[in-house]
Amino acid sequence: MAKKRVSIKDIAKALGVSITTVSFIINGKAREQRISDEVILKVKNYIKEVGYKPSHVAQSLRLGKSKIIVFMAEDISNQFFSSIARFIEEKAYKNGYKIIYCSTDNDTEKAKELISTFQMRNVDGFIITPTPNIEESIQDLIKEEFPVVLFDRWLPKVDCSHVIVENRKSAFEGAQHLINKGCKNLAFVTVQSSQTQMVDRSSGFKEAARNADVTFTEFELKFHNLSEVGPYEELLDFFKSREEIDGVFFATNYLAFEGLQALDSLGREIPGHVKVVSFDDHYFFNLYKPKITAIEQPLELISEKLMETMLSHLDEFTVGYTPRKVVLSNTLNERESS
Amino acid sequence: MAKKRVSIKDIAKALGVSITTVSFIINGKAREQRISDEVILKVKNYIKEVGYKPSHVAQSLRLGKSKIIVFMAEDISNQFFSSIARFIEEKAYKNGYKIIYCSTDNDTEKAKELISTFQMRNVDGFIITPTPNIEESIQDLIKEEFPVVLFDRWLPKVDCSHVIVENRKSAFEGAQHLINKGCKNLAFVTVQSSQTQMVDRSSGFKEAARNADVTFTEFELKFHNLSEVGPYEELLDFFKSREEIDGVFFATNYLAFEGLQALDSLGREIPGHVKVVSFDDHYFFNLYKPKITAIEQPLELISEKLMETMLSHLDEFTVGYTPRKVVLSNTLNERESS
DNA sequence: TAATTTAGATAAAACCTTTTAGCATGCTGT
DNA sequence: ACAGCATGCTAAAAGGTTTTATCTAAATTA
Repeated sequence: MAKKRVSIKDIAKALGVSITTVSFIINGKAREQRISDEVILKVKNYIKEVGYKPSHVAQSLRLGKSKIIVFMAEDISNQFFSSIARFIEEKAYKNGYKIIYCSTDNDTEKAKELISTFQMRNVDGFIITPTPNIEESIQDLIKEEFPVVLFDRWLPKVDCSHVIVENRKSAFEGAQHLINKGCKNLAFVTVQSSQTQMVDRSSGFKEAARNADVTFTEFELKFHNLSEVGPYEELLDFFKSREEIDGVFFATNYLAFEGLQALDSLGREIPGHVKVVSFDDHYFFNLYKPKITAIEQPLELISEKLMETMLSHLDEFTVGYTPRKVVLSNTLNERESS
Repeated sequence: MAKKRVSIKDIAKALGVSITTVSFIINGKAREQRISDEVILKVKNYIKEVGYKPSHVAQSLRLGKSKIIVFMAEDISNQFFSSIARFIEEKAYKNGYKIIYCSTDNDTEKAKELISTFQMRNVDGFIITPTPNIEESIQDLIKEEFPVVLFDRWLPKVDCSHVIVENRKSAFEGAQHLINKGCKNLAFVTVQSSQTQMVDRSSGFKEAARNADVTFTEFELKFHNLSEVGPYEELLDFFKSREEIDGVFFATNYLAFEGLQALDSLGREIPGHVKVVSFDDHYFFNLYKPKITAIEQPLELISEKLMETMLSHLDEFTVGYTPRKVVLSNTLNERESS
């Protein structure tokens, strides 16, 4: 019953040829190694007959390549990350790579552990959303010559490839949108974070606000795991105490979802009473009544660039790792009912 | 620069001890193998010093176990699957397993290819949402003694472990809910599919409808990939021609999202004009105005049972694979504004 | 004292590939 | 008749582990 996996050795023995010969045939090097058609046919037929599949593990060991890439997201169940995961998967598989995923929860310790776990696993590369204070681990990976590509945010202190979007510029435009629509008292709702994507969004927003004839507040929620219960209560309190607010910029869609509920509870009408823009578009902004204006990140393009960068690093035989830094544009999807 | 990874052999050479000794120490078998404290200390210190990490690939080859499980979802970017992925990840990592994911798009050919690709990769097990007509491949896996656990749906023709939910019963209850609320003309919106989860939902709905004093229609959309553009237009046409419908049961949340938009466009008010129930709850049903009643699947429990079943199979040294079939209860979240 | 046990360690096989270097054999050209 | 070459194939090393069987020297037992 327990059919043992057949190996190259078994084939060789059964057919009375050498292991080498079989290997050459399997790898399409038969011709160039001048194996006779007769033998080729015999081996190929036998392989088909017994359904031989080479052991990838043995290949990995021999070749030092596993054809596995790690995708370290903040939280794979978050729509943004799972969408990217989907695209990445497609592009990876097309190139013969498989993806192992994991979620950091933006927890530095967890991320460090994960990285260290994978270092021993002969994975070929890392695609990572860096957590705070992860610089050292990333630097380590690079020193050990692992290809690394960061995304969503980057680490100013580490010279590492990354694919990010124009956070600052888009936040500026989002704020400008509110201003153009006539908002006078803006709020920027964000989470407490010193990571680049958040800092950039904040600074973009503020620049637009400062340049205009408006007042603005920044409301910084303490950090919540994406998977935790939402900060609805906090937002409710905030909006309750700020009746004058007539334009809100949410720094992430997750904040927007909670914020919209809070605004709704308070009877603030959108876009009549208060106008809203969110960073990071979502299917539901289009479904919500009223539809919500949002800044859309180019998910597929991000994924494409991620894999492109990864593959280019994987192909570099050279010792030198030359980081590539990609910055992509977003789209402001205006959705106010006119 | 190019620091070569240090192997057990390097350690042995550097310290003038044998490979075996080092291996025993690394694997905590030093005591039982009577290695002296002196040597143990020397080796452990050296390991720490050079930052040795064992090669998992070599271990896999030697032990025939990779500590990798494949998670084959229909579409990892779909909220249902990505949520499960997240839970599975947690439970897998806790037990020393890593997860490789892939998406089938419910495409049989693609699924077959993926399965065949992974068979050669020495993965330890498969968690799969089976596509139509995949029976043979699954049977193959089982014959080759791979642990397999199906979920979301199962294959009546294959004796294989699975974790599913009470589709029939919950659909019955969902329909009953509409009936209790006074609906007289029901519609069951589904996609064309002969897979168990859809068939069961349909039959549950119909049973409730037949037992009651109501009329009902089943509207079967042709299959769409989850990632494709939605069937909004089709639903619009359907509802337009059926003004009498006052209760709709959507067989998946994805259909509900599109259907809600269609109903909205037609000015049908919920729950005044028409009442709605969806299978498979979603964050947004709670956010939508009005809130939408939905049947919630126990995502974490599903994941738990999946891993539990998988781990139990992985632990079975025996030749016989004894399938375990788990069926879990759902929750009807009633959300009509009273 | 001889026989046996124990402590402390190791050699070598096995897991499955890929690939380099090389071995016969027969043929060509001179 | 012999160097040189093409043909068709193979031995063996390497990649990094784990584990079984074994080995030596010292300690214990009879």
